Amino acid sequence: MSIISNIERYISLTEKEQKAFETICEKRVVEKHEFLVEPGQNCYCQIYVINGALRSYFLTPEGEEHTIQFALEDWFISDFNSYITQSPASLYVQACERTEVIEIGYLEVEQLCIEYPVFERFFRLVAQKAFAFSQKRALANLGLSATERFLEFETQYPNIVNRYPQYMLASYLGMSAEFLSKVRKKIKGFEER
Amino acid sequence: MSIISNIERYISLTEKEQKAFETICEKRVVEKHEFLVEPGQNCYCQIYVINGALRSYFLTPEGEEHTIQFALEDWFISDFNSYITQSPASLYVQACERTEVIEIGYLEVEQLCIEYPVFERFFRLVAQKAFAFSQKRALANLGLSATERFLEFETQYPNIVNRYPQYMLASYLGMSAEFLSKVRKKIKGFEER
DNA sequence: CGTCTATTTGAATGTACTCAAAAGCGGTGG
DNA sequence: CCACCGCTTTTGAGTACATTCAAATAGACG
Repeated sequence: MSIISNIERYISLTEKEQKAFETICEKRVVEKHEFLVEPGQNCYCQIYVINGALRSYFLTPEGEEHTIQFALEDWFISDFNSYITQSPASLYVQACERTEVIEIGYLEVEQLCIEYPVFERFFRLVAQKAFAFSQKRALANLGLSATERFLEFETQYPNIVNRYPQYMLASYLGMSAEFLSKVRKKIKGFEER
Repeated sequence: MSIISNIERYISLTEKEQKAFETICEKRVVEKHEFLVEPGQNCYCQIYVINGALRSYFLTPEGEEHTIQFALEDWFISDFNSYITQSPASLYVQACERTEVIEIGYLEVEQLCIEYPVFERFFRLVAQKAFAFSQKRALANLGLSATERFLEFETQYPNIVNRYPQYMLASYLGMSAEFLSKVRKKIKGFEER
């Protein structure tokens, strides 16, 4: 699915508006393990995944990774706090496979919104949806055990579970990689009866 | 601070736009313990706090409360997922003190955004900020111990800690009320040396 | 095939929870 | 104004869940 038809799930665009949007899109390919954003760095853009797999995470002072978000085909990802406040990033955005992306710069978006207010609407709807989603995640993680969190996540995002290494899933779900291994073993035991 | 001057921290409004916004504001007073939103109910609006204290929470099947958000003066609160998808709420929004609020209906907002696109921009910026905030919260809760979560929260929102009962703070921070009591006792012990 | 990274497994430890009981506090009515 | 009742907080003991560390195994990639 193209980024334009993705946008048109929220709003409809004239020919001219489509063209205007396309001019601010920067297509790019990143190899596995490569970074699109690094802490402190000046990459103020949102990233749209055409195909491949990205994730965002941060490092604690002790060196532990904490995954914030996964992004497969047709998802947006970035250090959003850094993006909207236009300040240095605190997250990494990293390719977990070879990935084709579109980068959309902050200044370009703001300019586009001024020229074509229809995009103001689009980015409002996207931000609202993202917020609702983020609240839902926070909610899902409160009051569930590690096993329940994993089961919930697996049924909602089976393709993510299959595509990312387990230690990343563990760091997203808020448990150690070792423990997730034990959780999955226990689940498998139940299924086999 | 009035709701209009609050809005004008993001965008500037003409006299006419201010009037238009004011016509969709519904002022209301709720008493302590009263609900503004209840699960399943048809109250599709965002709530702005003039003065007082609200919170949103949900109940697990086992009857445990989980606090999602606190709202003091000049904050917005609602079951946001329900608001944007226009579906029945799953959260309670409850007054923790006698509180003056302004209710802003979904349909009225959408209509206003069509007539005055400047509000499209306002609600985009608010949604983006809310999303960034929500991500920051998720991030803060990953990888911190219960004690660290409380200390972090206390330094960032001392007025919330003073104004809401402890069991609500505990249910926001993801720990039992008893354990928060023990955490605070231990912290006090350290401070007194 | 060898190296490096990721996963599995086990034992010991620790953090946070549950349950139960007591103490504190605030509001209400006599 | 005081006494009582209900709700919140505190405290302690026992328990469960999840972590850490270490070692062994499995898998991926050049």
